Amino acid sequence: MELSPTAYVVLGMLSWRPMSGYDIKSVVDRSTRFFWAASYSQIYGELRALREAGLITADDGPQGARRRTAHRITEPGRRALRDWLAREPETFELRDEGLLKLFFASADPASAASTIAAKRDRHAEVAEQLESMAAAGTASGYAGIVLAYGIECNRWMADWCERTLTDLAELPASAGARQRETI
Amino acid sequence: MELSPTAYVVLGMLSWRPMSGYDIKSVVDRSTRFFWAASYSQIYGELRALREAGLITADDGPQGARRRTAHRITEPGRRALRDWLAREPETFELRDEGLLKLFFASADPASAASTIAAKRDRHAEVAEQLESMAAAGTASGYAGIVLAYGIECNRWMADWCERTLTDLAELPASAGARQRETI
DNA sequence: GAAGTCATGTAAACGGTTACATGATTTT
DNA sequence: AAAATCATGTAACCGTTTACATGACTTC
Repeated sequence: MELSPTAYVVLGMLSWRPMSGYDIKSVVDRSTRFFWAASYSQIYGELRALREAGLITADDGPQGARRRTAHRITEPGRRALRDWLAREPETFELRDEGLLKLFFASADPASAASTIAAKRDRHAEVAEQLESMAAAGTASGYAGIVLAYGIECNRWMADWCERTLTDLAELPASAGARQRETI
Repeated sequence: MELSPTAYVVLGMLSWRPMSGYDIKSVVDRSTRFFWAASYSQIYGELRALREAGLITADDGPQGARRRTAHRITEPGRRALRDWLAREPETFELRDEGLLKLFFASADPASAASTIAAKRDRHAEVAEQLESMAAAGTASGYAGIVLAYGIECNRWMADWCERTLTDLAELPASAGARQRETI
């Protein structure tokens, strides 16, 4: 019964408090999204799998009001979560189309600067978004530490772009960039 | 005829020189892998799609020796590559299981330090790997700039882990980490 | 002669996204 | 009355990985 990291996103949030699938999605979109996204289909799918594995229970709420299933973590669920936390993290994956375009920029050197600038703006925007979350003060404890990572990392990336942009402008028609690519 | 970024990995490499699918895979594994991975199945699939779209041609080499198809970019292929380079990068995706574990560490605070240490070691290892590539001097031009990004970024991440590890050790049984998580 | 590398592909499975479908409650 | 939000799911599709299959040439 191997669980995917996405299952642990769901299980981890239920370790805080009972939630509906909708709740989980909205919390994901304001937190783990930046380093581990999850869609409704995934969340509802994982909820079913976790229920079938006995790691969570589902109580359907009062049928008079809005239909709502409150999911609760079980003791075996907490154990599974702690076991996962104690194992070494495996997955680290990045898909950065901006770096890809910069990597191949020798096919159109004029595009390099705008690619870097777009990447810079994107990271700066994310950093601002995360900063306003930090200012709101909702993320505490470890979530707050990870939020700080997100802010600093995006700032670093935006800074790198800024630095590289000036470096590129200073060596005009760039010596390095004119070379043939050979790997 | 929308192409995926992975198709442009193939097209981009063929803009340097003619290559076999095997060649492309080995270059990917020593370069774009760190920000855009691709498997054999994907590469051979994209080669077929690009050939059918007329963006590359395939000449089967001498049949006496080892079977080998040399793929060459066509003029429409170069145009498609330049058009893609000129558009804003879209995809930026991260899947970091280490951050996920840190995020949920309140369910097992004892695991936090080893999670961070594992993440630090992983990034330091990648940085060293990339540094030895840089020392070998194969990556020039824009590929070299992206390589520098990889080195600096992984160094930054490893440093953040190191800093956070000492921060966590200094406030013993961490004030922040003991709080209930609320997002 | 065995192991390694060069070389090309297919099939099945998996993880994830997007679109679709539905309907109640709440806010404007 | 309309729009937004809460709420739960399914189906189709897409991108990617892993396993499998095959074979020739090269190096030890």
